[in-house]
Amino acid sequence: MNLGTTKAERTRNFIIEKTAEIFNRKGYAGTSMADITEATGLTKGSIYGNFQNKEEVALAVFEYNRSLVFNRVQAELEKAGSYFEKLMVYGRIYKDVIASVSNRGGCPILNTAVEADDTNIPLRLSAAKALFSWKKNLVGIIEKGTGAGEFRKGINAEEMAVSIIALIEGGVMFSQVTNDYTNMDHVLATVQLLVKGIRA
Amino acid sequence: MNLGTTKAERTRNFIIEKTAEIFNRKGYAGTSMADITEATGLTKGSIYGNFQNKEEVALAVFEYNRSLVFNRVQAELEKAGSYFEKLMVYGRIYKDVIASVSNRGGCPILNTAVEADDTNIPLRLSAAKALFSWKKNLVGIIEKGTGAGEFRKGINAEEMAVSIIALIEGGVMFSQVTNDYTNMDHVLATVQLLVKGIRA
DNA sequence: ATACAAATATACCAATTGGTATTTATTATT
DNA sequence: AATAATAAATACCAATTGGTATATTTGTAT
Repeated sequence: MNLGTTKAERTRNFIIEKTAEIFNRKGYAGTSMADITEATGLTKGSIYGNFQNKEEVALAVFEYNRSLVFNRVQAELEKAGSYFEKLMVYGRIYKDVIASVSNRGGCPILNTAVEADDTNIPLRLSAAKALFSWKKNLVGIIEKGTGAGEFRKGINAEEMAVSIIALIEGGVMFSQVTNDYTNMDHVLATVQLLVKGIRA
Repeated sequence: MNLGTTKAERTRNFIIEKTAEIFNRKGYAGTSMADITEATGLTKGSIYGNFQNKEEVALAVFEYNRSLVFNRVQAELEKAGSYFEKLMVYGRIYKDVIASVSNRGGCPILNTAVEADDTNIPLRLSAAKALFSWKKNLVGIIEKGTGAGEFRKGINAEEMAVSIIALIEGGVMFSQVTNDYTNMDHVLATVQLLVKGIRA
């Protein structure tokens, strides 16, 4: 026993970490079992000893990639002193967050959502769940901010939340495919504009 | 000779039309030559007689799918009587436009951009070119509208253009993966808000 | 009708795909 | 140290992948 983790658990995590970037770059259909064995240095026997199939690896990898981004944002959110500041976090730090994932294939939620919405139900549901949770998080901030008198009453929190997410994800797509990150600056400026626009 | 088109040209178009939806749904990596022969009823010999390889089919299909959306938007833009109205077209009719492509796998620009940014240079360039052209179109409308006194001076046209595109594409992604098109309503409301916000 | 070119079908290829049954090696327990 | 259980490697599988060389059909001009 090592640090409370079994060998299998450690190998599982090892596989996830080593293939996280590949899945995010090439997608589910584009990543082969050969890619996985090559990246890990393990054999098929080992991979299939720890995962049922390729899909199960992909699902675990998505969860890992999503948490990488989520944890960074969450750390910044906790530092923010007001609900207004929390919303501004999205318009401020997402450039760095995205920069850190952009050389790993971009935003995992975007990638998975776009690929899986027509081809893979479990992956699609994972991506949808991540977006729901993100939206819920934002709606919560806006509602609490309204309750605290920071934002005007009568704001459509859902509309605001979905628009912030759409701006960020659309901006990531634009920046990644054109390889021009001033596009990310543009959408983040608009996020800030929107957030300032709902202040009481 | 038939209507100025050779048999090869007609077959080429036939292949493009019959496989357009498949490529948009399953992506480049996810679509096989077997998918193409099945959808067209033709054999590999015929496909490879009209296209060099799968990539060339994908490129032609992307151009076809892109033009389907583009033509619809363009028709609406021409009806608009002012530059303000033209910008509002994006916030108004995109719901219908997207609805019409949503049961065909979503927005081809988004799909191609997200898949190809890491895996296929020609496809990536095609998607980037489409986004450039869209942005340029929007910037032109904003600048002309400013010149005509419809919009305030000093507006950052690039920022506005990129944000409108990001909202729409992010909204498509969100709506498609959650299968909830009120999300599209939300982002389009924000597009309208932004456009109204720059009026003189 | 015939000859010719263009277009499509047939039959094949090596390489790769995801996956499995079995053997071997590695741990941990007594 | 011997044993049992776990983990990983080996060797294989049928099916599918993108692609090609060749044969056959189709259309067209004379």
